[in-house]
Amino acid sequence: MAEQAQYEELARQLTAIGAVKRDMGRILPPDCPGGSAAVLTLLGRYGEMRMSRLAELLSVDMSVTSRHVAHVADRGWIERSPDPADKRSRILRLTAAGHEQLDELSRRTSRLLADRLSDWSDDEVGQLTRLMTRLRESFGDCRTAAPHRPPHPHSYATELTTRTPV
Amino acid sequence: MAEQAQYEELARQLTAIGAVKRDMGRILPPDCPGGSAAVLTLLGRYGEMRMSRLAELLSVDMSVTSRHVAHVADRGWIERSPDPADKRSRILRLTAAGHEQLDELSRRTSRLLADRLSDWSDDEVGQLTRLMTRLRESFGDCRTAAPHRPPHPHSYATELTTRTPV
DNA sequence: TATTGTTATACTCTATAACTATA
DNA sequence: TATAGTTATAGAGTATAACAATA
Repeated sequence: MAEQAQYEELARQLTAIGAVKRDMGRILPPDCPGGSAAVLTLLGRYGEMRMSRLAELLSVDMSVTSRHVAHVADRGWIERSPDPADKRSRILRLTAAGHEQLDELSRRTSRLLADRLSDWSDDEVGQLTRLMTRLRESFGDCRTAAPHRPPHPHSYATELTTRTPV
Repeated sequence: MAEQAQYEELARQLTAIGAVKRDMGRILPPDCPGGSAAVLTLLGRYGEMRMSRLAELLSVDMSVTSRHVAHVADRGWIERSPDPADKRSRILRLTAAGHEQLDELSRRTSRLLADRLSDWSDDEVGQLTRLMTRLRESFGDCRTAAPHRPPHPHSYATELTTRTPV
């Protein structure tokens, strides 16, 4: 449990980190803005999935997800096949072109980070990544979940595998 | 120096942290969006300054700064007095109402963070804040500065006091 | 001429609400 | 009735470019 001044400082740094994110955004290919890149990254990491699952991983409303997905589908980077188990749903999957685009994204972001963090040790990068991951977990899925009381201890534990590894 | 996979993971977490920022944004007062809050916070922390300095601290273009400043000025939270040293400039300063608004912002963000990070130790919060601050520094002022070569070693060191403590 | 700041325009991201198709 | 997904609309943030006033 920390003091108020510490929280204010953390809040300030959370705001300031926006500059880093904007800098990362500037190196993206012209027709692949941040939203598209996030879709490709998550599909590359977790494999095929439905819209609802992707929206959960992105932590945005499904309407937003729908737009991003339409964008990458228009460019042939993913395919949307019908879900045999539920005709309302569609299965999203990277195409070969999508994998190539994702490789290009990885190269660009890794190159930028390697340049900017050239004086960071392997361990420091790992520490920051770990703490940011934990921060994300501590905030949980704040869009849909009740402010602070999980439905049941059981389903909560079950959901964790679904909602933590973003 | 870290490996590519580590950079990709860090990039992923930088993207994911957006959910935390959006969550913080949701608790702001209706007429005080994030941009306004950032202006008030920086004026509260560093005292009166000119537009150009504020734009630098915000790490955004001055045109963006101008809009945010106009918003908070319209609400009486800051005053813009002419700069006697340069008639093109204006000095920005928090008003009493601005200080009150800033206090309200601090209360809200601290309350949210205290709730979400209730199981974090004081030290862990400090570690994350420190690493995020350093990350911000490592990216430097990427908008205006040359990609990787500071003008002169001398002026670089001088500027650090101005541009680091964001 | 160069710089400070403002305004107009355009683009990205997000959320809410209305709508459809299916469960 | 409820859920999966789409689309329309609106609001916030940002960057570029054109502009005015001053250095």
